[in-house]
Amino acid sequence: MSKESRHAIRPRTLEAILDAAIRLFNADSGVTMTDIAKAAGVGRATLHRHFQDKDDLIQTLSARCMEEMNAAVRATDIPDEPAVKRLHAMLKSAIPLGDRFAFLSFERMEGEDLQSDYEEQLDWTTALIEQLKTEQAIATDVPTSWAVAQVDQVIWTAWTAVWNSELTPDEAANLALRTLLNGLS
Amino acid sequence: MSKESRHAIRPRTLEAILDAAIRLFNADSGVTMTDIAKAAGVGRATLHRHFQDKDDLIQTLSARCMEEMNAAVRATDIPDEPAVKRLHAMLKSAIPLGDRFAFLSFERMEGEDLQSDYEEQLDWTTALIEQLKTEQAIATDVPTSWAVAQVDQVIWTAWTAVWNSELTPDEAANLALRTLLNGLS
DNA sequence: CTAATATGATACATAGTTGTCTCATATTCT
DNA sequence: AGAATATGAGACAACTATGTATCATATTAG
Repeated sequence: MSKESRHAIRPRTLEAILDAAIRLFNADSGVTMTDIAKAAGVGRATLHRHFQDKDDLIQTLSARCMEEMNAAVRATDIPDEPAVKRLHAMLKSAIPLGDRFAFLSFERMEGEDLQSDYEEQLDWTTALIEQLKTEQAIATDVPTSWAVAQVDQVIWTAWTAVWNSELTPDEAANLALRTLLNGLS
Repeated sequence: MSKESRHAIRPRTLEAILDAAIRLFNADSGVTMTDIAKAAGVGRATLHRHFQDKDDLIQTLSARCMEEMNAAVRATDIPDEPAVKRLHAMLKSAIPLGDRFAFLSFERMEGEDLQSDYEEQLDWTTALIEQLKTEQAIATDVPTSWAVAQVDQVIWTAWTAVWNSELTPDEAANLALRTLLNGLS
């Protein structure tokens, strides 16, 4: 959003645009600016007023999603709790944000900030896995990278199940926790 | 491939096109016919000679990938073996076909044949899960749809790990099997 | 070798998307 | 109420991807 010097954006306009964009991109990657404008109930010119590029919009959206995920995870980060409890808390708050998660895996990450935010997220999960190992909640001979990948994937699977109305968010989080702890032991 | 009545296609030309298309689509969904032609080392006109549409190309490609996956899975389908062994055999042959698997999840499935091929695949996995339950290899209170989703996801995770040179195909298959059996128990 | 034909290169028309600009209207702020 | 300004609608140009047609060349088959 590099054009905000020329025009302020109204909060509900911004939200409508970003919400619509997330929704559309999650359904189909070949989304046009016109599609987004229509879905947001906003004039097409308004998009170009506030976003220099389509890339600019995507990057803004990526940053937003990444921040929401990071914030949700950080909120569960209570150092004194055992790792299993922290994992469960993380799953419970991350799974409902599956659309944000999905967006981040669909679009390529450009920009230094975004990249470092992603690495922070990765480091956080890696640290959690290692703590789970020291607490003997999971096996030490499982490669950490495998465990981290499993955590990411299970969030995605859980969100999909919730999305398909096969599970409630809590059921999904419980199943995800159980699948991870057993699966990596 | 509805235009083959007018022009025969040379086998190596077809293979070059399909290989390039799979490779490019797996890296980025916004692939143009020009990109595919260049990557295949083939004239752009040749693509339009043999594929009525871009959709036609994608559909042909989807069908090809689906067939390869089905064939690989069917080859492991030895009814007399225990379900655990069949699962392991399936993982070992499916994981190296991760690019085919990826293509199928990226592109929307159109066409009746493709849809029924997909359902056949889904039914196969569902049956395997239920057999694993009767053999008490996994817990019966785990929703079958969750287990099926886990199988699909773990193939993807395993392939990614192999792709990143973090694991060998055999290591990945073993880890995948272990993760599934423990995770769903 | 020779005929048939699949391919490559190029030019071309078409359609869709992007991005800019302008002006009237609606919204917000004082 | 009145001023400032964000928005919507539309016209516009530039660019890109798609798809067609043609002809010379390379490949294959008989």
